[in-house]
Amino acid sequence: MGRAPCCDKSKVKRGPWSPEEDTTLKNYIERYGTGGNWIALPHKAGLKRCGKSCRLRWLNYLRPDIRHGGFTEEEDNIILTLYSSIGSRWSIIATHLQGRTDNDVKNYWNTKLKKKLLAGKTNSSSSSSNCNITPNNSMHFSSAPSWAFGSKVETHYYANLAGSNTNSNSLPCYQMNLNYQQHFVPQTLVLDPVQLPLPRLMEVDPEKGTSNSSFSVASSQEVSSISTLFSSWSGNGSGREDHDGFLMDSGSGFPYDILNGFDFQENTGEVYPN
DNA sequence: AAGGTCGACAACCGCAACGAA
DNA sequence: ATTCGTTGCGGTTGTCGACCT
Repeated sequence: MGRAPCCDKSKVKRGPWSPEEDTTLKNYIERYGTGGNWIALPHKAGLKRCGKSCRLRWLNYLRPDIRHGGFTEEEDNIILTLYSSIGSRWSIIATHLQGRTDNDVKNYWNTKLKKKLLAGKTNSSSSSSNCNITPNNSMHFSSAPSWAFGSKVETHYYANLAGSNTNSNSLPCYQMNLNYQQHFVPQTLVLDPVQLPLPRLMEVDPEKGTSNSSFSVASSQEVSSISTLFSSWSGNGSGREDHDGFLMDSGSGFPYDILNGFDFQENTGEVYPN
């Protein structure tokens, strides 16, 4: 028994929207609003379309604040930075780009940026990134992945080291993360003191010790894999399995409500549990 | 000129989350 | 606590035009 369809597909028009349909939908919404019910809207507006289709058409194309046309280099950098930190959360990424929709960003990523990224990646596999353990026991690693951002954007990640792994300074960052994640509930922060709201990631261990050392990871590609791990761990607040099948629970929503319980240092970009 | 290929973008699909009943 | 309707989201597909052979 399958899921009930949202509308009778035999009675609704599908495919590209005509200018007349656009005008009808636009006029209706400008006059009456959506009424908080997209399902009922097409009938009221006199459109033979599914409510979901109307919603999508309005949000992605007809809204007056939509910006069409090419993406700027600055927008490229924002998308790349956010993607490296939070993954394919297009709706969140789109909120950082004035007038862009999640669909726009997604399409742009799939058709252009991804290729740009992959092309650049093969040319800079030897670039290195630094990773430091700060006195307050937050692990901080920064990278300037030229294959993604040129030299303009630097991405910072923070993570606390847990238990015995604080002694494993010779290990690459990502291995340390994989080690401690099994008894460690990660928290993720999305904030940047300089270019709000660009992201920074942080993990906090409530039972932290103290450490002060530094080491490096081999390549920006590895840093990228770390950020991918982070984004997969942080998720949406519900339990989920990590790459080793270990059940993780971030215990918080994403991305903003997790700020509760932290002090954010605007001048340094660092975050501490309060 | 015709057919094939590719890229860009619009639109659809299905799932999960959410809120109201 | 459960069910149901609706919305939001991300992945995928479809369509169309540009370019190539």
